[in-house]
Amino acid sequence: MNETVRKQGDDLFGICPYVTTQKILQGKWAILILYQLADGPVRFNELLRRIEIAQGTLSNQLKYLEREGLIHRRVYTEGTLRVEYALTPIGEKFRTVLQAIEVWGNEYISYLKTNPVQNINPEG
Amino acid sequence: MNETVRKQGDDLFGICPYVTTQKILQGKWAILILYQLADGPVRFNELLRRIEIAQGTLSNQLKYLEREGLIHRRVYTEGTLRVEYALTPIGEKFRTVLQAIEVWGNEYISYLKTNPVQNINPEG
DNA sequence: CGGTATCCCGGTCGATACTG
DNA sequence: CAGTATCGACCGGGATACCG
Repeated sequence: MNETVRKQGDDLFGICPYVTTQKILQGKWAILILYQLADGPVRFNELLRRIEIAQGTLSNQLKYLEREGLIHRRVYTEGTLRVEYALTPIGEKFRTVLQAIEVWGNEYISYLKTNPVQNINPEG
Repeated sequence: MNETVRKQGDDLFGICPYVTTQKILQGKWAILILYQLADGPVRFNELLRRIEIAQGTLSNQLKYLEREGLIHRRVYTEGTLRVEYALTPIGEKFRTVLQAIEVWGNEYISYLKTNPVQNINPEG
């Protein structure tokens, strides 16, 4: 890869894999939503139940992820209205990252237990 | 009035690997900084050169990552002042995630070339 | 060289209310 | 059920200036 990152990262979107991925994961809920969809389609209110998140925020994140091509939205109109979100092919490929995150995250959680985060309170 | 304000999802930090990792990666520059350190220690101004980032922002991110235990800071006082940042053991383990991100990021970049992002105008 | 301190802006997120 | 609309708080991050 290029060693010199030139500008505010944004111009490297679509060029540098790290900057590009960072942009996708920037939202507070992106990882969690993608993880929830990793095992199959999930409906809007089901996501709302599983993740503690404001409705508007969820709606925004879903629209964003859909626009970026990672998830897609399918509406079923038979009977009661039903909307399901699922991973797209490129979204499914993201599972590799999710798995790496899960593994490292658990290692880090173990690490935290033996290495408590340093106190922030300013002791005199 | 020193009530601890817990934001949504914070209660899963240290429990859910996804929430935990998300918190670490939240900063705009975290992934890029960790990537820069993946091949060995780097000095402050060298980071500043490689990533175009405001000095204060870099300083903050480095302090944050240090506090979270992913990187450590070593000061050399012989001759001119020199400060090197490097991955800690738990930080080194993060390379797995970085590799997954690189692979997926490149796949996603390829995807973008054949599937231009629909720039839905922000309903302005 | 390797930082702090400060100010300010814009975006994100959350709460609430409303809609088809 | 599955959203939209609106508003406001918070804070990350950029610019700039200064410090040891």
